[in-house]
Amino acid sequence: MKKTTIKDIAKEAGVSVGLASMVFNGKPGVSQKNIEKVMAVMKKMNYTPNKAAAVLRSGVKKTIGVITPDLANHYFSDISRHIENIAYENGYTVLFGSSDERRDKISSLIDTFNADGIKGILLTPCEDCEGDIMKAIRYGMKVVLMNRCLKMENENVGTVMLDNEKAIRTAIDHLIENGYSRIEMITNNEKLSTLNSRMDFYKKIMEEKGLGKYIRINLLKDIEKEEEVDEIVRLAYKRGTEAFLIPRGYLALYVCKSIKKLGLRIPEDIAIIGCDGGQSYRIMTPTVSEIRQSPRETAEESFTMLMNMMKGDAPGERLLLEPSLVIGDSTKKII
Amino acid sequence: MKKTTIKDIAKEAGVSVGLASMVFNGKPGVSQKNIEKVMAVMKKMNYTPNKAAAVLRSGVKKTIGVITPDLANHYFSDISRHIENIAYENGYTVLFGSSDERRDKISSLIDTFNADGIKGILLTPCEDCEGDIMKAIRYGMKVVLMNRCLKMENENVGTVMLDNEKAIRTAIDHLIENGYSRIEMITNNEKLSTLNSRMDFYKKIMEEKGLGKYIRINLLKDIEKEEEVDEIVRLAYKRGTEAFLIPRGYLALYVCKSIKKLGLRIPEDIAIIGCDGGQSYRIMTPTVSEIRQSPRETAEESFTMLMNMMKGDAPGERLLLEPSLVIGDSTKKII
DNA sequence: CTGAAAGCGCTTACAG
DNA sequence: CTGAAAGCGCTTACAG
Repeated sequence: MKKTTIKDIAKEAGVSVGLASMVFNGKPGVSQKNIEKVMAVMKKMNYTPNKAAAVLRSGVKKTIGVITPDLANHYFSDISRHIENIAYENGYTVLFGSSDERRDKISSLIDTFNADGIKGILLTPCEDCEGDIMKAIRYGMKVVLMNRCLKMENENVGTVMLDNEKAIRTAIDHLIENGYSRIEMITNNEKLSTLNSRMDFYKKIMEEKGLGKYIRINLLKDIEKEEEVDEIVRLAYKRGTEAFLIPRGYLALYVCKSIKKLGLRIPEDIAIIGCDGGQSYRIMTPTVSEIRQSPRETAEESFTMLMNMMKGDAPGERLLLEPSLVIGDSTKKII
Repeated sequence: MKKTTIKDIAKEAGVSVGLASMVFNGKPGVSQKNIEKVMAVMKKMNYTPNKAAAVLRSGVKKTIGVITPDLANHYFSDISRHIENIAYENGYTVLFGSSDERRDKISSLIDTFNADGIKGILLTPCEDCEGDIMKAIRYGMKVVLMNRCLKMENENVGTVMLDNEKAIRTAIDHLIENGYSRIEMITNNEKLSTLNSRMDFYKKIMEEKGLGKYIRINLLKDIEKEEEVDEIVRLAYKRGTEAFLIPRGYLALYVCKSIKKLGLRIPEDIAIIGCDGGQSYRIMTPTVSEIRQSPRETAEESFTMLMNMMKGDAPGERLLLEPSLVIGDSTKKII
């Protein structure tokens, strides 16, 4: 079966191909009579414009690229799903890619997207990938950074991330309110902007609250080593630590496991508050309290900002999202 | 910045554009010298071919569509991630879409994919979507069904799914071996091919083992209602049930919660074996045993089958995957 | 083994 | 408000 082209439609409708094209694309300045005529023929012949040709000619593609560290990670698949929803609603298709926190993957994904004619990207950057973002800019792309920021200023780059200061403050306030003051942090030493700023704010806010003497950040070297977590928990309990603030989602799960393994109770012996654990926190016993950056909000705000940058030519902004506190049993007040 | 084109590469390398094109596409009959020359220039100028132009001219698009019920579901995001990996390795890009188990979404996703010129789809079907698959076939697409089958025979449709009989047999054997024989099933009443066949095999195999008198399938009406699960567990325990076989991944998590809520122990009071829980089963206390359909294998086999159908013109096959048993603490032998 | 040229199906200035 | 024509960047016969 030969494919129907715009020529066939134009001939059948008795108009020029240019006119037909304008009708498909809803351009202004076409008489109502012609619109109807063309649309009727289009429907009758079951015609769908060849996108490849349109893209090639116009250079405009209603497709965006999304890069997260890992599509299989529940937090990022959550965001991805929301992006998918919004994009389809707006007539956009989405290309997803995972970076595994590696610059080379981000770089090659940007090349792939570029070859595909993509002009807008939503991306969770990894460490030191400023140069790769600049490459995207050179390709003429607009970029919105999700969840993490980068040390760069460019009007073609926007950022949508959590207000980390407010997030950490909310967590500490909540703990103090429920009677915990000897609050330590457990994290690993990936050099992510989010982690760094959360560590800084933890220190700052603990000082502010007059809890400076309890400040302690337990740095995990190898996240895979259960024994390392066990050891940190054991020593912390011994020195009288009352609560752990854990700025990495899955890490809180491991800490829970270690606490239970040591025969200790949550929160009676040690309380826990994590970040962005979602469903996984809710199925734990006890359920885990958390500070949350809404995946839906992240997706919506990022997409909207990207659209404004691509279509309205707005400069990229820096948007801080409000954290939300989800209270579980792991930080219950002990009477 | 003006985009680099094949012309620039050809000029820089001192060859014709046709020759350059042949090099990019690995066509035979180009001298080694020229291959190297062109590749070097290509790398130097950081060139990526414009896909829209290639697609337009050749009519061949290296993009496939993937439809799962929900990208945010950990099992499907796992599969999606593996598909992403394999596809990129093979020079394919992937468009993802979620169906929410709804026919209309599958149907409109197929239309979207069609307008994008996609000729191959990997899809986890929902109930009664045979007609939508047929539409895809009419568009000239090849389809591989993942995880679930459909009541249809068509050479353009392949299926990659778990060997459910073997899976259920493995689960029951494992339970019996560890001393559990009063085995009941808990599931919900979605009309999915997978669930139906798992229920049938549960009955069949229990009979085979001479355990027919213990057969009981507890059907959940509303998965959201915790009380319903609580009640099922309570009654089952009362009547002496020793183990639950749960053919839906997340459901096992709820059952665990109910068991704990009733003050019972796993597996001492009631053992549990689930399906495809992955990470979520591993962070539970106790860890949950499971029967698993490998997401990686599913992704690889589906992709390979689709490629064979699209390129080699092979007919769609029906491939049954081997289940694997992951032993956790929830089915430990009680001494 | 290599090069010059046609053309894929659109969109978009441009002229009327 | 409408039509004829150029050209987006490739791939692919075709001639040499």
